[in-house]
Amino acid sequence: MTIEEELSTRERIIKAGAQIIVEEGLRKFTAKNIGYRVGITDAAIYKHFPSLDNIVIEIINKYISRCSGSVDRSLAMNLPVEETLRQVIKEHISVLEETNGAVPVLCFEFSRSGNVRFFDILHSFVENYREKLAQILKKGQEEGIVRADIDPKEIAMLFVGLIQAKVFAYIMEKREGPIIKDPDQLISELFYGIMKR
Amino acid sequence: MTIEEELSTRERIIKAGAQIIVEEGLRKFTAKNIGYRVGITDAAIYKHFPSLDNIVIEIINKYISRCSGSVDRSLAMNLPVEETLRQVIKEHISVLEETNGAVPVLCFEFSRSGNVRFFDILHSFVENYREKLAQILKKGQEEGIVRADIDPKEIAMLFVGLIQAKVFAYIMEKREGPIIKDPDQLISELFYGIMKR
DNA sequence: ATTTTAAGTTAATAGTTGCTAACTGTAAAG
DNA sequence: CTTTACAGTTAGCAACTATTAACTTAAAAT
Repeated sequence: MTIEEELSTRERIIKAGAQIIVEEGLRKFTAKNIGYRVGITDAAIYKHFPSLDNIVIEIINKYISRCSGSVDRSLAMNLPVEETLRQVIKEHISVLEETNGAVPVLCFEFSRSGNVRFFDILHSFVENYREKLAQILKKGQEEGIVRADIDPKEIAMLFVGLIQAKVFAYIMEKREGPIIKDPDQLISELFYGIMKR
Repeated sequence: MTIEEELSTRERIIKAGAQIIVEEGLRKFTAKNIGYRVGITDAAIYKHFPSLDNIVIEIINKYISRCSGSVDRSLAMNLPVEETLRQVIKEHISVLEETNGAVPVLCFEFSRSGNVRFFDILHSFVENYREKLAQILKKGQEEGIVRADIDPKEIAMLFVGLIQAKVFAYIMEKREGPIIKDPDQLISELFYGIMKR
């Protein structure tokens, strides 16, 4: 028995839907395509979800909560600023790898889909995530280990964007395996531009 | 007479198509929606293009050549390395503003569209652009003004990604006006992490 | 002055979309 | 042993998709 068979059909629909959006884009996100990946007909999907929009909501919530959880987990460890920052990025990267880069792609797709409901969920997630990162950076500035001449909120957004850029490169290079080959290298590059020295 | 009326229908179709992809995503890229923006019926589009795919090809080529042109123009100026780098980034940003961030969005959309033809054009563009940037960085390393411990190709891709990150932030924040508020600020941030000191 | 061409229209094609209704089999509940 | 709920099926709906054909009209070419 494979892992795939252990998941409920409902969960397999969510997973397949997310995979389609990430790998093929929103245009291919159709009941038929989801059904094909799950191994059921399109009509059977409606036994588990009232509409395709509801699947999207579940996808967004699932992947976003994983991402939010990662930053909260890092903050809860109560480490010194530099270590917290390092931990947050490491956690973020591991969620990114587990989900095959789903979150940035979802953000990008639904920020332009015209669906206000989807946009609002994603927008408040990004804002929240960004704010938490900015707080850590601010604390670092107060402690004098982070450059004073940078805007924490701006750098936080830059970080979010940078991760997205890595996903973009991953897709563009048609790579297999990890999205970020050397997380420690990335962190050191990032720190080089942020930290005082 | 407005500028819009001076453009040929063919050009207005290309422009409208690009706008739809950038603002609303590939899913809304339909003959009817393009026609609506241009002010003609969907059928009339086929008097100018044999298929929607051909419009996509024209869109990609148009926006990409503008982007490629910008780096070539900067290189032709034969400035010292640091100035060339600065000029390339400035040119890139101004193309980005003129086109409302079309190129990164197009790259992202069509890298996952499943259409090999579109992917190949974009892939070779990104590779080419990246290679040219890497060459400048390499020259900078040889002259001893750019950090020796960075990989030029990696940093070149990071730059492409950074621009994409800015477009992402622009969309996510539903901002109006310029995508990059202060290009000089961005350049100095970028140089802080790249240049020797 | 007539013909031809360009660029638009409406109407129709076949295929796809989200979604519903009616049906079927199977497994748990009573 | 029967009933019921679940999770699937097929068939069908209206609305949409890309594209084509037949027609109109106005301007350009002859």
